[in-house]
Amino acid sequence: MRKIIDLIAEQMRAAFEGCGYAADYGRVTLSNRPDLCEYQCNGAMAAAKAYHKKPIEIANEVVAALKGQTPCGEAAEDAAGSCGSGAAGTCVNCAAGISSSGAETAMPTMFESVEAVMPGFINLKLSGEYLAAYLDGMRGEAKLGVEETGGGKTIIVDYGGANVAKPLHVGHLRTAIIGECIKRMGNYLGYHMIGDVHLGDWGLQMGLTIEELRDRKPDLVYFDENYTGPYPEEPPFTLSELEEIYPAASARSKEDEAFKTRAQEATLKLQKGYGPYRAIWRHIMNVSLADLKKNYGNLNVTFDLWKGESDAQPYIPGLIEDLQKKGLAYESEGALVVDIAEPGDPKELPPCIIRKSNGAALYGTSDLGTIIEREQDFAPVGYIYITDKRQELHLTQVFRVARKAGYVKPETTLVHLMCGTMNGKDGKPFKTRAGGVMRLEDLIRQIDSAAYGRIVENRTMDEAEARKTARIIGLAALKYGDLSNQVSKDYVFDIDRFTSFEGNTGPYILYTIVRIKSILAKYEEGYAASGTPEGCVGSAQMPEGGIRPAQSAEEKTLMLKLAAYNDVVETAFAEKAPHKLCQFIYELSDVFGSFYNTTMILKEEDKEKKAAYIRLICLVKDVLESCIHLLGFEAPERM
RNA sequence: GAGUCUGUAGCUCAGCCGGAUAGAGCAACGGCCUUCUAAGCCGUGGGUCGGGGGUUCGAAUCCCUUCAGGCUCGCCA
Repeated sequence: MRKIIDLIAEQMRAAFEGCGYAADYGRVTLSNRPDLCEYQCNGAMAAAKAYHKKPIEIANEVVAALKGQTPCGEAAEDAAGSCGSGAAGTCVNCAAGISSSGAETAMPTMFESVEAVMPGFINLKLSGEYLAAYLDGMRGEAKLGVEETGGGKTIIVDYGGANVAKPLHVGHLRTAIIGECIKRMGNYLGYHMIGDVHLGDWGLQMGLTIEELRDRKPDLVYFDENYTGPYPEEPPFTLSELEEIYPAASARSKEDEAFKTRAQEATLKLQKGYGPYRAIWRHIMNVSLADLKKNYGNLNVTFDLWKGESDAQPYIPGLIEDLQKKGLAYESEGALVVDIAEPGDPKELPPCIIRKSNGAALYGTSDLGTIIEREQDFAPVGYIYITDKRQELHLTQVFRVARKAGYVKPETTLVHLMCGTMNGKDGKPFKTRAGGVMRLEDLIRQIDSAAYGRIVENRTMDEAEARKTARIIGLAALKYGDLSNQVSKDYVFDIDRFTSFEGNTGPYILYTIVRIKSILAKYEEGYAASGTPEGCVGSAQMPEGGIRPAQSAEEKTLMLKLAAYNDVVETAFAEKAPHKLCQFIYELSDVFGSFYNTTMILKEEDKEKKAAYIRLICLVKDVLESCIHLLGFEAPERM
């Protein structure tokens, strides 16, 4: 379905053009003065300068043109004089194009009122009939009016970025949650999104882990130079040991130069394929991956590919050779580097190092290898990397080398979505009270238990359902809390706020959905009990008919908000801005709350009217559920 | 030092490709449960949009400048 704002703008553009002004002035926006109007056009003021006229005069002409138009075939010749039938084909009363399904039903008049006010605003109100018809159009579509503009084009989303051998902590939350949402939105809009976790499984952290393991358990066969037999099936460590080893090794490498050097050498040996280290590496992978999958699963975050830096290794020798052959890579201070500076850079950017002086590859090398692999396997039209903003320089380097060397097509888009840092209440990077990083598992447990507490306090629900519901609510709180912030900005991670569940929170959205579900369930029960044949929601027995024009201000506000759905989804994806989706469902829930509070739905005596209400709130529920699905969480039946 | 991002109510944040009276939530205060889930609804108070200049009929929004803070700056990821 076409966006309602576009349909309105089309009328406005035609009116401007018909009056002799450029159509571009007909841009329409949502009103920022809901007390005065629903949509507005400020084009007359912008046009005033270009045409040396008073804004209000232009606005008046345009308004007259809009009003002067009569049903098709009766072009109003006397309408505003300057506005002739040039605007024909865009008759207000036909408003063609409301539905892409092609069903040719007569559309009601678009506007209830159109007026010009000082200094030159054009204020618009939509007719109740038109709005109701638009919403009925939404109800009739699987995606509620959202058009699949992606055309099946492939986009790789690189998010997660977890390192093996390290537990997921709150720092991994953002990229995982945001990436999942971007992927879902893209798929919904008809793109073929491929999510890749892109594990950190090949860098220095592996060497650090190996060397730390050597110091702790020097008797392991992996460290016996003379050992030739097969390596054990059993990993030489447990998960919790592994999780403890890396942080310890990392801290140690910062003070102990000799240790750091050993770790670097071990990394290089691993990369060169040294058997014993490869065996340890495989153990680390197995132990770690199982845990990562479990943890991401708990977050409702899934990946199509569980590739890692190690998968790029086969491409690296060829990559380096190619870069040298193309004359892009050269030796500098013992390392092999590629210049990436371009004219117009405000500052000279450091070259991208693709091979260290000791011969080892770096993460930039791996990322380039990964691009080659992805081009081979998927030839995507675009890439979206979702990482902490501190990786900006790194990805700039990778993107530029990839372009210079022609590893991606010139038209391929390379996007780096930079996430802000999660800070604690003190404004500094988030730490637990003890000063350490908080593990994701612990965080989830805390939030779940807060949700559970809230449930048992207020509702009667059996233990199993309460636990299950608490998980659902907790996840919603966590994800909404993160996604409702702008991606690129740092934000304060406040666990008390996340567990408060009041106001603009995930649980508030779920609560709205649950209340609607409750009404719908009672509506069906009512019919079941009375034995009347009207049947239930969503079934063929639902009384025929559509949504009725709004009877109250609250109802109309609700309907206007619903009509913005397709626009919001499109914008949120185009701008990679999940917070706009959050803002939308918060506002929708809010206006539903007002409607719910002023309108007794099940007590409505007029059956037709009641059925229309049911259709309307059903649409509210469908829109909310689609949105939270895109955000990556679900609603319970009760809460 | 250079680059870059941020600065909006007591707190946490929207709004930022120029428009009407700068919006929410939390916190504070006051109403609303014999009525569809009160995790809710309605209302009150609270702001020199960091400071200063400029462009414009019109600036939180664009430009310049300044202050404060974050992050980054070739062999970590």
